[in-house]
Amino acid sequence: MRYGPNPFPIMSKNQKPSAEPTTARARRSSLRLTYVIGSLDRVLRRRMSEALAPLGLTLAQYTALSVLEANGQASNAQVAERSFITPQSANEVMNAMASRNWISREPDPTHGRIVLLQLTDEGRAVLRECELAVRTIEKQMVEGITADTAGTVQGHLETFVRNLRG
Amino acid sequence: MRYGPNPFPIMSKNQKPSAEPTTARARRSSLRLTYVIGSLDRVLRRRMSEALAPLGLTLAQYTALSVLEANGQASNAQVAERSFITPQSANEVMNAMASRNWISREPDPTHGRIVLLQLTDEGRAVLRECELAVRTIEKQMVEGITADTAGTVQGHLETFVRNLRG
DNA sequence: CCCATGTCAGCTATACTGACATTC
DNA sequence: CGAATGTCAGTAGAGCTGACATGG
Repeated sequence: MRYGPNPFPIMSKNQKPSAEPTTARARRSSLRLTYVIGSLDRVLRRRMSEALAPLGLTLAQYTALSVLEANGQASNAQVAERSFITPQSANEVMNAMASRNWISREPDPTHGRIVLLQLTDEGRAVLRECELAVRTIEKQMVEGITADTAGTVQGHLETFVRNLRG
Repeated sequence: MRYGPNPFPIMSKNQKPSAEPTTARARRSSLRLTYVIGSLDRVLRRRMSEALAPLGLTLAQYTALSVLEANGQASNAQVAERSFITPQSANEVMNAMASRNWISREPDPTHGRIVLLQLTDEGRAVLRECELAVRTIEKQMVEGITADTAGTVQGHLETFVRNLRG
C-alpha cells in the first residue's frame, strides 16, 4: 500500500457500507481527543518528512532550526526542552546540523560550560526553504476554516501543552 | 534531567529574562501550528505511555484496542489504516495482543484471506482500565476550557486530518 | 558539595521496506 | 492477471538510559 498523498480510502470494498449507522457514528465520535491528536500528528509527520526529505533534512532538524530561530540563540539543553526531546537526542541533531554549517556553536561568555547555538545565514536560508514547503502543507490542513479560527485552535492546543506540563 | 510531571522550566537562570520582549513574543507566536501539534503529541505520548506501562501495554496497543472497539470488528488492514501505520506494524501489535487473549482472530466467512479481529471480554476489560488512566490525563489537558469548546477543537482537528489525507 | 550542562556510548522501541503466499 | 490481504524477514533511524567530565 502506498502512503503518499492519497493513500487512505476509509472504507474497503467488502465492508458493510452502513451497518448500524447510528451506533457506528456514536462510537466514532466517542473516540478520544487523544486519538485524534495522535492521528493528526502521524499524518502530519509523514507529510512533513516527505516534504523535507528533498531539502536534505529530517523533521527533527527542521524543528530544531525553528526553535533556534524563535529564540535567536539557545543552549543545547534549551533546544532539547522546547523540542520535547532529551539533551542527548538534541545533541545528535545539532551535530548533524553543525557539520553542515547550518548552525554555529560558540561558548557562552558568561558560562564556560554552555555552548550557545545560533543559526548561520546558510541555516536561515535552508529554514526559509523548509517553511515554504511546510506552509503548503499547513495551508492544505486548515483549508475551509478561517485564519482566525485556526489561531484560536492553536491557542487551545498551546493551553493543552501547558496543562500537561504541569 | 527528569521528564515527569514538572520537568520543564522554560527559562534557565542565566538567560536574559526579557531581552527584546516584543520581538520575542512575536517570534514565539509565529511558531507554526505544525510545531504546536508536534509538541502536544510529544508530551501526550510521554504521559500516556507512562500511564499505560503499569497496565502492561504500549500506546500502540491501546490505540489498536480503541480502534477495534470503535469498529466492533475489523481486518488487520483496516486497523492499520485507522491507526495510521503500515499493515506490517499493525500485525506485530496484533500478535502481541492475540497472545495475551485481548483479541480474537477468526476467518471472515465471506473472504478466505481476511482475518477478522475482535476484542475479547478480557481485552474489553483491559481497555476499560486504560480509559480510566487516559481520561485522567485528558481531563488535565483540557482543564480550563469547557467540554463544548474541547469538542469544537476536536472537530477542527478531525477536519485537519481529513484535509491532509486528501 | 550540588546541580546543570555537554556529550560519548550502547540499547531499545517502533515502524519501515522488501518479499512472498494466498485469495478473489 | 491484477488487486487486496496477511505475514515473515531484515533494516533503519530516532530517541532513550547510562556514564562521565566539567563548570559555577
